[in-house]
Amino acid sequence: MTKIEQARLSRHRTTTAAARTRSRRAVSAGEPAAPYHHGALRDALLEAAERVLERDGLAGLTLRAVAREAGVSHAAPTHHFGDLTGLVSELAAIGFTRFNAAMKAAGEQPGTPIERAMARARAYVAYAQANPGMYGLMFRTERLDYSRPALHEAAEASFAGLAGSVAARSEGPVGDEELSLDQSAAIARAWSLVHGYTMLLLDGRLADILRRSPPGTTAEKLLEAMLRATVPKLPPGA
Amino acid sequence: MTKIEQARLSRHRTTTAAARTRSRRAVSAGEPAAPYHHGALRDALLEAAERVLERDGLAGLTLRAVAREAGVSHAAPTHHFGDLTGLVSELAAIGFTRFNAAMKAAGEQPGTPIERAMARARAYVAYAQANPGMYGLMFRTERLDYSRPALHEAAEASFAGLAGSVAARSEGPVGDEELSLDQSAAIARAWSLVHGYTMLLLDGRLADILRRSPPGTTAEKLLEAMLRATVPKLPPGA
DNA sequence: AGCTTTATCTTTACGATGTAAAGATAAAGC
DNA sequence: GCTTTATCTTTACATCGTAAAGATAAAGCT
Repeated sequence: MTKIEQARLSRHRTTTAAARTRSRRAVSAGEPAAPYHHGALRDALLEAAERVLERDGLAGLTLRAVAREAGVSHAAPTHHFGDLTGLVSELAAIGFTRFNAAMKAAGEQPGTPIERAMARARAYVAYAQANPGMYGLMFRTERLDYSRPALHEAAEASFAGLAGSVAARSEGPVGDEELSLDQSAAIARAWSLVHGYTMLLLDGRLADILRRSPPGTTAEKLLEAMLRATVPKLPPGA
Repeated sequence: MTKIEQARLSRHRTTTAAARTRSRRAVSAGEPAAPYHHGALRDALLEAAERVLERDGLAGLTLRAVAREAGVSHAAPTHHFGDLTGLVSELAAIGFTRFNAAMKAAGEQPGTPIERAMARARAYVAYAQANPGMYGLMFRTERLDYSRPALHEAAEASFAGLAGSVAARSEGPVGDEELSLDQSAAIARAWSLVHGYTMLLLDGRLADILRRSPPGTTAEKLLEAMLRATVPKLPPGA
């Protein structure tokens, strides 16, 4: 870990450690002492983890940091998640679930299929921009255990939603298992476009392009311009 | 670090440590003792780092592991790279340089502009598949210091090559600074498509699609099918 | 040539991390 | 009311990045 990162993290460490000592030891101060058994530690840890993630980034998301944030001992998470991979995977599952909800809501807006596809794409990028830590956790972490049911199902649903919305406006029947090459290509194209755009945007690699674009060109406008030139390749009936 | 990862790494640790002791202490065995001054440690460390990266993945790429792989003390890299960010950044610069060479070679093949664009896209994905560790280092690591001249220039050249090859077959003049919205969109589309496809492929997220596609559909064929439906949107003169 | 300076590499040390194991505490079950 | 189990803390250890001081050899200088 870099010295800068250590310094950045040490701030919260001391404060939360102090808060924890106070709440546990100084009962005379009138505050209720933190009970030995938290009661809902699992959810509290997940909420703490999300706060740490969006505040300190992926590198700051450590088991001990989460425990500090939640005000419990550093080994407390082990009982609920096994190891760091477990915690990260459960948090990613939450991210996928929320992401799926946002995509579903965007797809249910009224309008032509193309307009709805655009709305979904906008929602995709908007989620990542509003929750960069979560999106990075979901799509750039190698520490995800997809054998965990929660994560497996949430990620599966995410893919199914995407595949369904793309394949629904393609020619031919949409089998539950079999895909034509054109259908596969359409799914891969939609996903690659929006996922690649999102990653490049979050990594700051589109900053150069945006700077050299006409004044007032935002990430959203560039996204729309990019999709406008791609989507019309649909069959006329769509 | 997971127990599995620790076990996976510990193998090499012991062997290289043993080799180092032997080469330094047991002069009587006839082997030349490793000199105190390596002579070309910087390059040796970069080569060692690439071996570690492609063997043990991004998580295994630690300063100490690289030092062990090169047979020197764990603090030796500090003198040449400052910290882990320095080493990682220099290695990423090498990756970008090689990547640029591969893309340039692919773009110089004979054929129509569309054929050359396809060749470049194939080369892009092929590089990532042949060097997944390197590609991950270049595009998914947060530990890159783009203020380092080597990395900055190599990455800049990479982007310039992409932007040039896309903008070259667009209408209107290609200014060195100014881009029309259509030009920006074309660059963003090409990059997002191929980068997104590559990331999804490396993450194994296209496996489902490939499995449900017609028999014999490889990642390369899916890529071509995906691009075929996108590229023809070029002006007729291309 | 011999001495000094500098670059290179090693050793030692420290705080951080993940994780295992054992102890403490309170809730649940009987 | 006692025992069992779940939950949380404490302690411990190996690993990591990094800093600092020591050792060694090359380079430079007089």
